[in-house]
Amino acid sequence: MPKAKYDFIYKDLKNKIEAGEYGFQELLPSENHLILTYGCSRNTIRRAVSALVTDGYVQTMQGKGVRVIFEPTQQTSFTLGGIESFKESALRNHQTYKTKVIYFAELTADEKIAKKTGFAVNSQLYYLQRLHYLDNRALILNHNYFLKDVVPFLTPEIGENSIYEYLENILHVSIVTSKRIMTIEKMTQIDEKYLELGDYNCLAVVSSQTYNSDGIMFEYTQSRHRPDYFRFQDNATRRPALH
Amino acid sequence: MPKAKYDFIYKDLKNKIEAGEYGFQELLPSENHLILTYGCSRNTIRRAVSALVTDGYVQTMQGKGVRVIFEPTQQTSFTLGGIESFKESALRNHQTYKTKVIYFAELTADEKIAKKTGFAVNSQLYYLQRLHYLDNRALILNHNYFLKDVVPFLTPEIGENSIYEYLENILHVSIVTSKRIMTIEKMTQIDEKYLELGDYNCLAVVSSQTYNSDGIMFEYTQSRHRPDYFRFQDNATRRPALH
DNA sequence: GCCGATTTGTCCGTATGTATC
DNA sequence: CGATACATACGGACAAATCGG
Repeated sequence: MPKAKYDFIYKDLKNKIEAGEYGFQELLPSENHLILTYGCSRNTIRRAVSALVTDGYVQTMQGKGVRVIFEPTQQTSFTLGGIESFKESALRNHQTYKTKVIYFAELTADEKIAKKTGFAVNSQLYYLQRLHYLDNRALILNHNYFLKDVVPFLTPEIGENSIYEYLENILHVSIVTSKRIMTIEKMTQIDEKYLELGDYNCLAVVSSQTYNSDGIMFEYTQSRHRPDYFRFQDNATRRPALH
Repeated sequence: MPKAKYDFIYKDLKNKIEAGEYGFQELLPSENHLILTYGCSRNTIRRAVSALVTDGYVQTMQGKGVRVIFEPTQQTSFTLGGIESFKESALRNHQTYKTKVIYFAELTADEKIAKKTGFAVNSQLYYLQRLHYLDNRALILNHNYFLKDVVPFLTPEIGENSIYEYLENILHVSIVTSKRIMTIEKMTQIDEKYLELGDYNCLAVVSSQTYNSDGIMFEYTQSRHRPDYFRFQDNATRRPALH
């Protein structure tokens, strides 16, 4: 399915690692070997391996080889970094999901909103509050701001489904970059009203700015997560991760 | 200082973006132009630009150019993702820091510890509890586990300074990959004793496994952060980020 | 709408350096 | 020391997307 060769090889190696064909702490076949296996150039192999490195699947060692550092048992599902919609991650984990729009409005960004979201003052925006349910539990309360120029004709009905599907399939807006900041905040009255927080008095807040393929920021979202279901995974590589 | 050409170009472009020489929403010079500027091959330019993409500084657009999406005003300091020691980030932000070792022990991993940390059962470990102060406020309580095989002769004195400096400069252990998971947990009695949590009843917990250049996991750390000072930044790129 | 110029994306082959064994 | 393995760099070819005439 992937048309790019390096992407095919990347996915193929990834599958084999996940299946245990290349086990934890083992070495991958050498580059020269992989070149013969896949019938491609060295650059293409290196690109595929490089992607595995940034995913935290393997680690390259000059002069030695490429070591698998992926443990199938350690892996948990849910947010793995990368950009993924709520619907996508729910489906991937075989959970039932539902989204409810609890507020829908059109507004013009004033100073305060501009500063908070990063949109220019006087930008025309849609503002939604959406509640995300997983297996019938209200887990996430989203405050979404969308730039009308890029996302026209937004409705509560679209909000109930997946806005990302609307963007990609109908508007053909492709999402490229997302800058996120995670913090912890005290709960507000709105949080308390809609999320079952138990005896927690704070929650995880993920603020994100999303850019389309023209490099235009068209979305600002603040995601407020029920703390006991919040989990964020991340792989960091020191300095030159081959880039 | 950087000996690799692509790294020099990467840093040079990055500096110019941060200085505003290439402003927000502007396009970088085309690849062909940069080739002439830096006197190198196209691959080398593309590698440098690729690194800027993963850093969230620019976004490439096929047929159009490379757009700068870095806003100097929006940038805040502190954790930017990547691996950085407490001392490094404190220094970078011109803050005073101090580390206090409140517990130091050697132990052998039992079933429970093995499961929690990811070390093998019967691994010989050092276990430290360390308290990190920034500007005289206790912000982070760390539970560190180090594999003795890789980190021998660890002492409380070294723990008071930077363990990472000891690793890199004395033992010549280079840190390559770190897998992190962020969650929110209720505070414990130990947290309450050492961190000033105000009226928060929970805190940010970052659990990380760190690998050395041989692909051996030698550190498991659980970092417990005072919530009002916790902040984690991240850039996500959808699918092929050039990899 | 077509065409050519520009710009980024993919892929190949080769040469040389550095680290490991 | 030689063989092996990854790292860096160069050059060239063609594809795909964009833009202007």
